[in-house]
Amino acid sequence: MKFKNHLEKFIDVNDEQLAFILPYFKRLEVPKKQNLMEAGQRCHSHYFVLEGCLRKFFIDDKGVEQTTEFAIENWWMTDHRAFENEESTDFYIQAVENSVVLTISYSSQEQLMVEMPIMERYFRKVYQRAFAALQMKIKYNFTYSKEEYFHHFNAHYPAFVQRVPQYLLASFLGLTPEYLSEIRNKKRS
Amino acid sequence: MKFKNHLEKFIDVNDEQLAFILPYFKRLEVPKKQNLMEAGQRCHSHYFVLEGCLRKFFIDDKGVEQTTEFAIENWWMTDHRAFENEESTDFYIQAVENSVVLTISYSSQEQLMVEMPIMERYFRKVYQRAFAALQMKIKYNFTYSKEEYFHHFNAHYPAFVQRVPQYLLASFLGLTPEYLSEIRNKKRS
DNA sequence: CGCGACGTTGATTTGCCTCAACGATTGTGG
DNA sequence: CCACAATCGTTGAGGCAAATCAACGTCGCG
Repeated sequence: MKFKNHLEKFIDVNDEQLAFILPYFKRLEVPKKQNLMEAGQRCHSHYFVLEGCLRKFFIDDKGVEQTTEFAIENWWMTDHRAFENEESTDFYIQAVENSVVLTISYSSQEQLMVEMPIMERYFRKVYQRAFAALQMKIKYNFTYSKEEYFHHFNAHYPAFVQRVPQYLLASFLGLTPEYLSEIRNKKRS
Repeated sequence: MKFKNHLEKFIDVNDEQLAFILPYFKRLEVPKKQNLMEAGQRCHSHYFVLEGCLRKFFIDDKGVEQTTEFAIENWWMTDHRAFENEESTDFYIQAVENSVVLTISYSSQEQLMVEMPIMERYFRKVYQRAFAALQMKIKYNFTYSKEEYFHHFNAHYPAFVQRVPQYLLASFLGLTPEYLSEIRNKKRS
C-alpha cells in the first residue's frame, strides 16, 4: 500500500500500527479542476497526495491567480498558518489532475501524534524536511534571476515541467506566461 | 531560566527533565561580527539565540553578501539542508550584536529526541511553526512589490527595523540599500 | 465546426538595479 | 581630544529585467 511505503521512508511501522493509524484519515477522489479548499472558508484539512497533483493559489488584488505551491505524489499540502490556528484561509487548493488524496483534520492529526509517538516522529521529520526545502527555495530567489530560476527548475524537475500547463508553471515560478514563453524560445540562439 | 520559559511555550517540562535536557546543549558567547558558521565548512550545529541577534548570509557570484535570515531571542538558526545531511554549507552565520547562544549537534539533537519524546514534540512544533512562517513569507513575495513589502515589514516589526543596520535589512528584504533609502525618504510626498 | 483555453510574439512601460559621488557618523590611533 | 579613515546612508543619472497590453495562431473539446 502506497501510504505505508511512504511512512516507512521516515519511520518503522508494522501492520498493527498501520491499522490504528489509517482510520484517522479519509480517502478522497478529486476530479481535475475541482477545489478542495476555498478562500474565505475555515481550513479544516491537511491533504496528502496519493495520486495526481494539487496546486495552491490565491487571488491577488488585480484578480490574478498566483500559484504558490504544487503537491504531487507523497507530498502534504495545506495553508499551514490557517490550519494550525484553525482560522479561515485566503488560499484555494485545486486538483490539477484527477487525484486521490488522504485528508486529516487538525484535531485528528494532533490526537494521532499524542496517541502514536511514531507519528509525532513522522510529522517532525516531514516538517523538518519541508522547512529545509523552503529555505532552499528562498535562497534561490536571492541567487537566480527569473530566467536562471526557470532553467534551474527545468534541469532539476524536467518531468514536472512537462506535467503541468505552462501558465501554471509560470505563476509558480513568479513570472508571467509571456515572459516564460520568451525564455523558452530564446534557447535557440 | 530563559530556555525553560521558551520550552514551556511548547511542552510541559519539569526540573528533572530539564536537568536531563540541558547537557545536550553548549552555551556560547559570540561577540558582534564574529562568525559561528562559515561557507565551505561542515555544518555541525543548530543555534538557539538566548540573547542578541544572528544573521545568515551567503556570498553571491558578484561577491555581494545576501542576508537570507535573521534570528533574535528564542529563534533557532542553521543551514538546515546542510545540517540534516551533515554536509558542508554555503552560508555564513554571524552575530549582528554581542550574543549568547545554545548550540546542539545533529547527532545530539537526534539522540535527545529519541530519549525524550517531549523533545520530539517540541521540535515538531518548532519546525511546524517555522514552516508556516516561511510559507507566509513566500506568499508575501507574490503579494507585495519590494516597496510594499518594506512597508508591511516596517509596520509589523518596527522594533526590529530599528535594531539592525539598514544595509542588512535591505539585503534581507531583497533590495539594494540605495533603493531602500529611496523608499524610506519617499514617504514625505 | 466553433468557441474558449492556451501559447506566442512584439511594442511599450516600469520597478528596481548599477554605478558614481558625496555627506554623515563612528571609532580608532596618535 | 582631535584628525583621519572606514563604515553607513543618501542622491541622482542611466540602464536592464521583467511586466503590461494587445493581437494573433492553434489546439482540444463540446
